[in-house]
Amino acid sequence: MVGVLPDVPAVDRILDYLVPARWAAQVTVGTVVRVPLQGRRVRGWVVAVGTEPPAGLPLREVSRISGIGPGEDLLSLAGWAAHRWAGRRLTFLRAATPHRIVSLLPAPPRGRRGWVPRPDPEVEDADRTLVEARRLAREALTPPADGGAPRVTTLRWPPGAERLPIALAAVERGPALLLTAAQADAEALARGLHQAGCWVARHPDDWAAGAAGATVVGSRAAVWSPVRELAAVVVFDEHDERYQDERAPTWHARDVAVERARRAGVPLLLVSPVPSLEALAVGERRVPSRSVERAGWPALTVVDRRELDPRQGLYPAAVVDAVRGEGRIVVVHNRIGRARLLACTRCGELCRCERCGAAMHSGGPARRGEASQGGGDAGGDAATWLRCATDPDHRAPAVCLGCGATRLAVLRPGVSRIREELEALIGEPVGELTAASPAPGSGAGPGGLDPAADARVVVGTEAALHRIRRADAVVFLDLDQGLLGARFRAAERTLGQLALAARLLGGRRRDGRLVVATRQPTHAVLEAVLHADPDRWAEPERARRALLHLPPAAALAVLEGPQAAAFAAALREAGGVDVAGPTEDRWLVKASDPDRLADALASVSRPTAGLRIVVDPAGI
DNA sequence: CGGACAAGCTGA
DNA sequence: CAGCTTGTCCGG
Repeated sequence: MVGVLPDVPAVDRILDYLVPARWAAQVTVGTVVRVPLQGRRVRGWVVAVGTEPPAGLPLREVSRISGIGPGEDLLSLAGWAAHRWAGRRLTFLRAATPHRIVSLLPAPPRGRRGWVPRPDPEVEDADRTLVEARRLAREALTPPADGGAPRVTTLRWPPGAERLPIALAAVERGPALLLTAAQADAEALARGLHQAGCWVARHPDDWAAGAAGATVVGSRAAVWSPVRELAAVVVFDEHDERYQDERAPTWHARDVAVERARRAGVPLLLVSPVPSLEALAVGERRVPSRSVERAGWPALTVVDRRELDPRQGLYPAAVVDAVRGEGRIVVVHNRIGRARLLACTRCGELCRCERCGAAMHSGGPARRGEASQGGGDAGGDAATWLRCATDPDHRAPAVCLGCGATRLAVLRPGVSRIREELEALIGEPVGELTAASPAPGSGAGPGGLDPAADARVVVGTEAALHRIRRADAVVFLDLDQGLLGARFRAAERTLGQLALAARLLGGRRRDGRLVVATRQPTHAVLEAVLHADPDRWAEPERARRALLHLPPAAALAVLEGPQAAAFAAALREAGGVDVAGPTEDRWLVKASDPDRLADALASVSRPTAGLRIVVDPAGI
């Protein structure tokens, strides 16, 4: 008999089934099976093998063995993550399961292994940066001499510096798990490792290779990839927000990596040009030499907007100079906060409230008794409902009133106007790139050609920084809101954007120009970039977070939905955490650390629907 | 989730 | 009171 967790969110418990004798050898913990459930056949995972059937209960047989699934280690890690982020095991088991059925594991390709042998130490490297990368990474990944637990290291590594030597140092130890924030970075890393003779699996396509002993490279979800005989874990750009899932459970791949490495007893390296306070709290801090770090950041020009003629508006002389300069130019116009205007992509009609005529914008979760429809948390309300700007109770489905189309786009009048103004200023076409622009390779054009992104000068939101790989100048027209935003991570996020811009520009030697206009020219974030010294931000920020009891000095969760009030009350009753609210129908739960928070959230019985728990919320 | 079943509403 | 909708329960 085996215990099976069916892939049905509402079930979320282990059911017992018999395994026909002819299949018994194929079934282990983690095996993907199909089982009969209420007259249908559903997918499920074997989570226990060889348990004794309870007497008197007529058991049914497993219908089919589908294939190889996550091993016992990942199954157990999924249980840990479900507790940590107050979610379902199912979410994580799905992430740890191959997209296509895997029945057989491949053999290593001829001449390749998941790891590469340590190169000849006699080979002298001309580039000091490469030597330092290798030395720092090797030291961090070497087990401690006293035989204690393997280290967790937070390695600060500048944005313009090569990262392949760090990956190679990890792969020297054996099959490694290498995470990047963007899929494009994973591709580049995989190519580099392949050229170095390493057996590389790209997640999720090469799931089976990882299970067979290849080094696995991928973004967020790859932290759930199997890696046979895992020897080291590296998280590149660990500060990047893309490591966290926006939808509940809001798990963070960096935190999963920390736990996975701990359980596997392997070293973990958290790499970032601007390490998060979370990484600094969990890992031993290592930094490169001043000269290497300085060489890895571009020169920064800060334009003090307070001293400008107001008629110059967004285009002071230094900005105009940068935009008129040679080469590829990216102009970033940050809009902070939720977009105000929506328009139909088909007929262009603005979305207005039928009752009061005000603008409608995408609204949060349903209010007023909408919760009974279907129940559960499967359908994203935010995407399908609009809310009136003046009266939050005026709601409407996300459908165009003009033509009935359901594809709505966020209007970005700011970026379009700036594009026109820049064209007038420099006398050549300027491209426009926002999150709403068609993605490269999404069928918009042959060979991923993107007319907007291919213009020499491009204006856009933060999305532009993610789309473009190389630039000669990056100009932030107004960093004020980014530095002084209401959310407690606003400045941290802006520092991440500057690091990303710095990567497009390359190191100091490439002579790229990073220009920011602001009314806060001495802000710690700008000091950090100016001096290529992220501690100038991290130190005061750590003190501020400790003082205000914000992460990583505390752990937060937000409760939402019709059942949130009852849950918050029960949580207050149980004690051990602070429960504040409601503010706008949301409660804020605060605990001293993530474990206490998770324990408290799990100690209260949870309604099956109508409650959303967001652990480590990004938008507070 | 989706089927089973009970309780409630409606119309002849 | 059949025939239908809506709500609640539960899964091996």
